Amino acid sequence: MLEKTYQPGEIEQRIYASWEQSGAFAAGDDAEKTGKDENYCIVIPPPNVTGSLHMGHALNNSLQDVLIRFERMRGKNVLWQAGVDHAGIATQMVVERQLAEQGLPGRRDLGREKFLEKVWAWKEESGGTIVNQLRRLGASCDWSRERFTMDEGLSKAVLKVFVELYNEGLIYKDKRLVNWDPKLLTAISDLEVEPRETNGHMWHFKYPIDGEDGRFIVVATTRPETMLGDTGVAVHPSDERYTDLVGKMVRLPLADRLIPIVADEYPDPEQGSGAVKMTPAHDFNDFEVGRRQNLETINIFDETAHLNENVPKAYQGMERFEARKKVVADLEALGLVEKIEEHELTVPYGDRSGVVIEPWLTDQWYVNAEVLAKPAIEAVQSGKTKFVPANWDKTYYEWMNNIQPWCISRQLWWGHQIPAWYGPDGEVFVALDEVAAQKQADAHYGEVKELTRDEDVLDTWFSSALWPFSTLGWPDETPELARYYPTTTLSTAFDIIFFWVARMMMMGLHFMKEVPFDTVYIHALVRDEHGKKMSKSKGNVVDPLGLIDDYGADALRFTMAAMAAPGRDVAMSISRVEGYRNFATKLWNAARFAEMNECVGDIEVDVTNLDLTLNRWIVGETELAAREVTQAIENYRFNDAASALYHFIWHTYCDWYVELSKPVYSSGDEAAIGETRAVTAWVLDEMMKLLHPFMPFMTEELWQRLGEHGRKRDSQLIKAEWPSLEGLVNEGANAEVNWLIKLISDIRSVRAEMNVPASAKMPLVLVSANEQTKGWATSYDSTLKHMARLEEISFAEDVPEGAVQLVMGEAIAALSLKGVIDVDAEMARLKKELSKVAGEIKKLNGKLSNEQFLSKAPDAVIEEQKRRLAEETETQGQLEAAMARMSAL
RNA sequence: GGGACGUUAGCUCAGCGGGAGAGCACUGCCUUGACAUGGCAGGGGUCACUGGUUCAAUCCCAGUACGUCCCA
Repeated sequence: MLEKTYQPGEIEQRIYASWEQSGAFAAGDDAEKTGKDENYCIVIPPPNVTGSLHMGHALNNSLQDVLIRFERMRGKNVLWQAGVDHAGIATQMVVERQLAEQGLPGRRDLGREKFLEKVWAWKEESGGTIVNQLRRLGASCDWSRERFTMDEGLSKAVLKVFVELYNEGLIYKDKRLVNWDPKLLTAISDLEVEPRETNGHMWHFKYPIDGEDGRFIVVATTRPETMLGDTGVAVHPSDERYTDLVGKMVRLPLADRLIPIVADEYPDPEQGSGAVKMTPAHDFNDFEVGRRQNLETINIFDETAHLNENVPKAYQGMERFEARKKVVADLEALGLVEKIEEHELTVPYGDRSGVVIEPWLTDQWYVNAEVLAKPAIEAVQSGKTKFVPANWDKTYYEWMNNIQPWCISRQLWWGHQIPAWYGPDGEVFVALDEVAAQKQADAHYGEVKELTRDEDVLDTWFSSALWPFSTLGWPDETPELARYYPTTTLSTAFDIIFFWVARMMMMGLHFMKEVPFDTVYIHALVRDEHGKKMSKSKGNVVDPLGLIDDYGADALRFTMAAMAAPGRDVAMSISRVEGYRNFATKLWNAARFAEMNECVGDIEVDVTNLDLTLNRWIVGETELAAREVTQAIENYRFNDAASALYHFIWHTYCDWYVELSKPVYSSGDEAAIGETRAVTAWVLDEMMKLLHPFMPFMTEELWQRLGEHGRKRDSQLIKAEWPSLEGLVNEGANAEVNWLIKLISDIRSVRAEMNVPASAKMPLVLVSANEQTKGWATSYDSTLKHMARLEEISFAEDVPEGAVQLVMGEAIAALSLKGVIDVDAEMARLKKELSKVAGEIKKLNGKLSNEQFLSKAPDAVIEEQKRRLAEETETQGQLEAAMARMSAL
């Protein structure tokens, strides 16, 4: 016997273990069984090894698991490729912080080798956290194939890609400005920079013109400290205010250097004074101008953003913001500050370190992304890869068309060390390993010279860009690679389109000559219940694991699916999770009802050939629900699938089918009881299959528990065949049951409105009913009595006095409420209904008497309007008659 | 500055050319042998605004207002 409520905590772990034990997640398992040869593959967006499960993971992995379980049940050859990302900076920071907390020597004291040992040790110990959290969510990844971006195979792929791109000239070394993180002491990519709106100042400085005493040119800046590195002042060539100054020199205050005034298109004459100071070593725009105008580049910062030896002694060694204060103060003292304005500006911060990023001139490795982007753009244009929702392709094009060189080197230790070796003269040798590099060097130098390896490692996204093929075995030609590449679907958030999707497209097309996936499904961002972004500082972060503890993984998953409407963010509210937990309980209890009524066990039933209308109706409804759910999942309409399931299970099956079937069990009609038991069990089984991708734990548990009583299950539910139902919809049965439902609902409404106590039973008289209606009323006699709380049902040609009259098509359902009835209230009720009907009739008549409508609207629409008009007119007549009788009282 | 998206019930959101929907919240009644994590009934909306297209507009188009996000 099932317990009264579903207890997820006890069950989830056991069920998950049983799936792992049976090998249900293993790639290709089902295809061997079914003989089908259609592949379906998703590579998981590898979570950071340092990570723990947050709402974004919960959403994305719930949806992926829905797809995977669905396709697995459909018998496809399914692989959900699992794995974890090494997350260069994040992981190195975690371990460094730990060393500091434990009072151990820092990274640099420890040395590279020892430090990396520590990181690996940490990874072995804590790196599996998120993977186990994914298990709690119910994710059915093939864990036997779990990969790590730093494991041997993937590292081999990384080296090969680097060497090949280098040899093709698509990877090169360059001295450029990078986004330098002065806390983490590494370059970071544009994407890792987080621009923040900040209230700052605009300082206007007067720079003296050399040789023209008392004449100044005014420049404005938001970063006064950089003036120590100024190597020019630029004005627009068309700016007549400065025409005579172009070519002259400015004596740079404080630094006491002469710098030229140049004409360049960059300055905007409308902005400020129209003259701009140029610091090519510390500003991206100035760098470009500097290149064009042959300005000097003077680097004034060291790697920690302290002023270096290129500035006057007084400033050397100062921290950048201290230096700013001193520069302003010193210029003020010289009377060279014209004005200071409040100014809102965007300041770049490192998304990992949280400190202000410094544009800094360094040698770094770059990928020529522009070349790789071309085929990647074409692949989306030609539809080889589709975005869902489709409008995300605009975001993709936008970025791809303006793509910048991708800086791939990072001044870290944790990651794939760049396979580049340098000779004593700085000559570079790029090779798969040191031996090969040495060979190249020997050939180059004609003698053996000692090489030193590049210290830097690659951006983490460099290795994750290879994920769709490196995890399948590339560069080896494995059966998995042949079978599953290109993968089918990639599911991710929009903010990762640039970081990851675009780069996978580029690398996939370059090395595999095919797109990495057919479809990119972009899911929404999970926000709090008021649509605000979740953040630790706001304190509105919801922990998915807490929700799993409180409501069960199934409730959380169903919530995620129900809220995953395409193109919208997800407002996460706990009351929704609670609601779907209640939904799970509802189904659990429906199963409990089935169990109590022996609707389980050794029953075979041919659902295409049933006697009871009720049963013919529900199997038809099941078919419709199955179709709706199937189509919705196929189209990534997870919310539609969820609401179809919710509505069918709760409002169709529980509210009506189960309730309408109760009188059957007490009817004594063994044949009817037998059929109803069988159909109840059958529908329950179909519902569990349809719901399984969304609520895998509870449905699996029910599947097994209900299977204990009779006919053994052929398999676990996870491996059951997805319903494909046809030919079960029966219009006649639908008409009959819909009539029954309407009659019961109408009677209940009237009872509630008239304040008839639930315990009071009353007689029902069906007036001027036709033979069909009479037949229905007779066959559902006990059902009607039970569900509408009726005493007796009879037929008559006249409406009894003092009765409430309900219009049921051609007939009037009259409820005798002698003494109870409030004539005025009843008249008001009828009047209200009549005016509603009259309004409808007016609208329909208006349409149907419109020549334009009749000539231009499609026939089906016209027919529909005519049918509705006839229906409403009949109701109108009935209501008018009812009112006439009432007013005669 | 460039781009994307949104505005529908108190809240969170579906729907998107021909009858305004869901969940939660709210109101009333009900412990009826599956379920009070429940049942039954109910109230609640000029579908942001202004024009246009159409026989027909919440839905398509244009503009306005407000809001959110991305890129510079």
